[in-house]
Amino acid sequence: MQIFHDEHLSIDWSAVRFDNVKLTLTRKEFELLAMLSQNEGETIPRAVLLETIWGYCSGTRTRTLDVHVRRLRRKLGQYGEEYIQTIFGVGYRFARLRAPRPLVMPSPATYAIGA
Amino acid sequence: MQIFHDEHLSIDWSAVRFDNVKLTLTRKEFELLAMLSQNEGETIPRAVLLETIWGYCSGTRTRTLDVHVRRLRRKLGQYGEEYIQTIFGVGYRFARLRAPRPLVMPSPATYAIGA
DNA sequence: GTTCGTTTTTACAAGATTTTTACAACCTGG
DNA sequence: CCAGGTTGTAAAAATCTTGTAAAAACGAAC
Repeated sequence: MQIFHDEHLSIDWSAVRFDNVKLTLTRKEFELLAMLSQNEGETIPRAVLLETIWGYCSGTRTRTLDVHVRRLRRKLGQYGEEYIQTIFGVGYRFARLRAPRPLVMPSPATYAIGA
Repeated sequence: MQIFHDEHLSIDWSAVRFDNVKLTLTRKEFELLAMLSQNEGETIPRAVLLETIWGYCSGTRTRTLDVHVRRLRRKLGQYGEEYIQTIFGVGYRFARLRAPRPLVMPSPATYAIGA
């Protein structure tokens, strides 16, 4: 059963792969990634993540979520910050990689490079 | 009847061979290897292994499974840990050896190694 | 720019889990 | 019964996961 898939990242209940390389996530890391990616594009408030995954009631003072986001981002490598975005003061959001648009040269070449 | 086969390992009900050398496994070792390899790629929880192979009911405190995994890994030699993987906090998983992908040199060789 | 609150980053420690070693009990065939 | 291999357990060592603390970096508002 698949949770999320795109060109680079594949998230299943059985495994997570980035460019076909399997990532070994811990239980909490996986829960976090699953919850975020299941709500692709939506910002999930910190309090919701902390309550759903950790069972912390709102108001608990902790940096646990942030550290887990960091560990997850690091395992996602180069695109960690693009997949898991910080919404300042609110929470985090999972976003599909922005497909790099091909470079199209205008013609005639009336633009300048470097100067 | 064959249970599992790949480039190095061959598991049949009658014999287990690694690189064409026959391994002598004990009954429990064989049951363990068979059950794991029959579910290649799937993580089998400790409780399931302990119940299926040993008949232990869930909750039994024992290290028996771990020790048998160790003995099995040792007999599988160099690749023991690659064939039988530990899924921390869950159980064990049998995995086919990761085929080393051939090194393809880009052309022309415009990249740098070491500097 | 300053200030205050938030997030990131690093390092550490506690607790849980797994690995490793050694040993004793148990079969089982002869 | 004996010898040899098999199986389970105990305990120490190693490893992994997780949460927290504290400093640094960052963001928004003034």
